[in-house]
Amino acid sequence: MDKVFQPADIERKWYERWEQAGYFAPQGDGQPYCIMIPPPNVTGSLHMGHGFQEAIMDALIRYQRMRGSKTLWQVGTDHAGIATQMVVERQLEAQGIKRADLGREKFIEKVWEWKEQSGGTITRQLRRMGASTDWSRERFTMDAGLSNAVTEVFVRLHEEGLIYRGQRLVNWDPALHTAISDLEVVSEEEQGSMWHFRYPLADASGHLVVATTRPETMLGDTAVAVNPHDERYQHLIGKMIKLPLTEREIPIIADDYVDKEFGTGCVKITPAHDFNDYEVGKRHHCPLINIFTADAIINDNAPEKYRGLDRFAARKQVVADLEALDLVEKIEPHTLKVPRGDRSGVVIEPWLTDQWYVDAKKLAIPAIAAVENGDIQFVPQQYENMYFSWMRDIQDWCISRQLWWGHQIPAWYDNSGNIYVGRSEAEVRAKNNLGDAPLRRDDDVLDTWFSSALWTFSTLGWPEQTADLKTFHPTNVLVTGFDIIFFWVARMIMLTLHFIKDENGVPQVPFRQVYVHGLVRDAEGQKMSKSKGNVLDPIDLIDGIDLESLVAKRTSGMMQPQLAAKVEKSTRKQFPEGIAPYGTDALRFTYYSLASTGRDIKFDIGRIDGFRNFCNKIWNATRYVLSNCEEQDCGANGDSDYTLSLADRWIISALQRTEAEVEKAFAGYRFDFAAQAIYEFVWNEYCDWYLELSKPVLWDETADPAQKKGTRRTLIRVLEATLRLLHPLMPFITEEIWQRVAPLTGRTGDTIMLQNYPLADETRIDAGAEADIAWLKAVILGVRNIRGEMNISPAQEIPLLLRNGDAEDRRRSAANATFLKKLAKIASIDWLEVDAEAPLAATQLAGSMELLVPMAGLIDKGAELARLNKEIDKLGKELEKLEGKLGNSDFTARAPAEVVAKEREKCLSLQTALTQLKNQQQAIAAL
RNA sequence: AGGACCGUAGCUCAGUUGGUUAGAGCGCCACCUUGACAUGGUGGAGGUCAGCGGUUCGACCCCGCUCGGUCCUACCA
Repeated sequence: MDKVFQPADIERKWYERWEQAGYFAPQGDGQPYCIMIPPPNVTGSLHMGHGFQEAIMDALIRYQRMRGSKTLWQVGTDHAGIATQMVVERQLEAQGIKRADLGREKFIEKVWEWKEQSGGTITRQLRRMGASTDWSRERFTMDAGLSNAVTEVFVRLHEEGLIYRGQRLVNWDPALHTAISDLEVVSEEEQGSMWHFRYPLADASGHLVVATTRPETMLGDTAVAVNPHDERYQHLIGKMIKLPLTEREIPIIADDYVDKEFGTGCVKITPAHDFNDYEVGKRHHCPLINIFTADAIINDNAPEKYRGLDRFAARKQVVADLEALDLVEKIEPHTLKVPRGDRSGVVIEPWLTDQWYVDAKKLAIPAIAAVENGDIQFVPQQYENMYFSWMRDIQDWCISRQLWWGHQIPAWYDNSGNIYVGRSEAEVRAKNNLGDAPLRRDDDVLDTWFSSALWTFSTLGWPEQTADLKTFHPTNVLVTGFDIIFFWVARMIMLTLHFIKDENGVPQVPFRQVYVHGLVRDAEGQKMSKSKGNVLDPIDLIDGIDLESLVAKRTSGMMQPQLAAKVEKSTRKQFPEGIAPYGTDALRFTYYSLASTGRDIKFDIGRIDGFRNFCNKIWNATRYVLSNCEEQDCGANGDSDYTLSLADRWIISALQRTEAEVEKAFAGYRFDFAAQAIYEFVWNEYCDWYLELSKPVLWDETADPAQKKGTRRTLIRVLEATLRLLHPLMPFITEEIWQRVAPLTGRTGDTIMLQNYPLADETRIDAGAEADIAWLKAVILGVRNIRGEMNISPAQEIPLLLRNGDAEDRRRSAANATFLKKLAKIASIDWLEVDAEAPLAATQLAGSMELLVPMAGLIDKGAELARLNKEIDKLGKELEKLEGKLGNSDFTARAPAEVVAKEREKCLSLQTALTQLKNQQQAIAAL
């Protein structure tokens, strides 16, 4: 074995073997356990958030698989309608081709080509993460089976009246030419203006002042509203306004929507271009005048002068014209929230169109109940509030998109404008006796999230009642980010409850738990984004990347190329050496250690460094173990001709405790606890102490062969169990090492993946051994402390005197003399009688036993006094606090007896210790 | 406007029903190439747990307020 662990040498090898051997497929007849991967964009690539998410799912899956569950991790990808269509459109535009020139069919062909070409990237990257997904079942949201499920759901919901077509205001993206849902609109505060316009009364008796942030929409105004209780305007209600720049007269109406205190208390009402105005207009039967084309250009409903201007040009023109008419009262700077499309980035326009909707209010009722009654639990639980607040005020879901890439809506129109919904044109014709009358299919496609909402059951073969569906549905846990709780999680819950029933007809939830993880941010807590240039690619952390390549990668293909110089500078500063190859295991372990309670995580490159070192520690511990165990009898044949030493019994006991901790951590999705427990066991117990304790035994020519065998047996077996314990978190290094370690323990099997997971055995917890080792550690630490603080060279062997010990101390010191001598570099150990004259010595306490290292020639009096004073000071303060507490009669009277007793005991031992230290201090000071 | 979360060592974070000498990793200081590992070993320094008030015998933990930060939802034209 190399002296340093080289992850690159082993990872691909093991992954290929696992996949080829079919280890990722469900096996056995254990309890089913299933996780559905949140399908990544088929043409996308892996980012840190994916890496984190996959790492978590893979840990759960490997853990359950090793625990004997019939485990399925369903993998697949999403067609990502808008995102993918945009990418392909941009590529075509670069060649001077427009989507419209190509036509629908040809364009979709191009998208499929792009999917074939780039679709393998993310699945390759998933493999690099070690994800043990069942690739034989890989699905795509637009493959035949899933498309069939989409059609089925649409048709059935339509039959039930839960999908309908309606004309209303939608969020219209004028760049993408499609409606988008509320969730796809992001509103950010931006600097704008508030324009105050004078609207003259039709009878020329005066004017009202309206305030607006969108002057151009005044061309579509159909009323001015005031509050019904506003004294200032009561007399005007019902009168008419002569709308400037148009020839129209519009009424002054009264509506509670208007806030008397805000602005002038008069609101222009533009029902066709504002969601609030739309509602007001509906109440007062105001006409809707749509003044925009699909590109947000003024259309023919507006006065001729403005036609053909885009909305921003129209705004300027309207303001200029009103100014010319002296109708502008004032213009104030104003911050407002501007709605923009999350994909296109352009300002979204409320626009009147025909769209398809899902009646979400009805579907939400059982979906709310399922979380309320605990059928579905969120981890951490506080996300349930977020879920409830959204679901209880849910709006109907606009599911149609004016795109080409996606599931085309299964609806047909005849020439009279009748709508027919069905599984196919043939079905529609037959069912409605349409003969061969001309039918036109709806051009629109469905929101990508519509097919995603069916993911847990469409991937298992629904609408067929498949065996897989019966076995794996409901799935166990959904692992996801909070950012898509509304987009995805809520909709999955609604549609699954509606369509999937168990054999008794009871609605099934899609998953029993939702584990919500935080966002992965950069070391400064900033969101990772291409334009900030702070994106880390998990694959670069695994394989490493040199500085020049990293800079090139971060600055290429930027939406805003002017930022490139800045990105380059910060990259060179942060990674002067590029990024080292850390390997998948170190990256994964870093994720786990940071995955605490669903909070966002700041990913600091320094963290992964430490866990790369951890890999190396395991690697080298293995080298030590193998060098002592290979070609030796380690008890693989099951013979019992060995004896277990104190250290053996102790490390076995400690292993049980670690196993119990890890089990608890997994049950609570506390991957940080699991990682920490194993890390501590491996490094602080197994390596720091047990390996050191094994050396005096294994290197002693004269030692009892049964004892040596016991130690070898324990060394190798504890290591082997630890590898299994660690495997779900670090799959590659554990497999690599296990292959060499397992045979020495007598274990057989082709892979660690399918071995049983180590579970704590209570009967092997050995409190006696633990107490003895704790004593041993305390003594060694005491001596090391003296050595360290007194600056005694580590090479120098020193004598140790013991005083004031009880029978247990004497037994332990006798039994462990070899260990003490070796680990603390002690030349001799002798007991001092209590009344005997002690030589001048540096002192430490181990319980009530005093450790004395004679000072002759070794120790500096001043330094020892300082050390003693420091210790006396510390204990003194603590004692003072304790005595105060015990002197408080309220405490002794009211606190539980056992708490009081514990404090008394503590107080007593502190007093003794303090006395001993003070005596020693006097003795030294007296010299 | 409503709601959620957060504020613990220089940095990043743990701290599970209130009783611990408040912990870890990294960083820092000192010493050490000892036969698994310098991606290492040994020892050490470092915290008024944001602030104030309350409940309690006892508060990092429970309650209230204040300050600071993050996010979500809804938005006033």
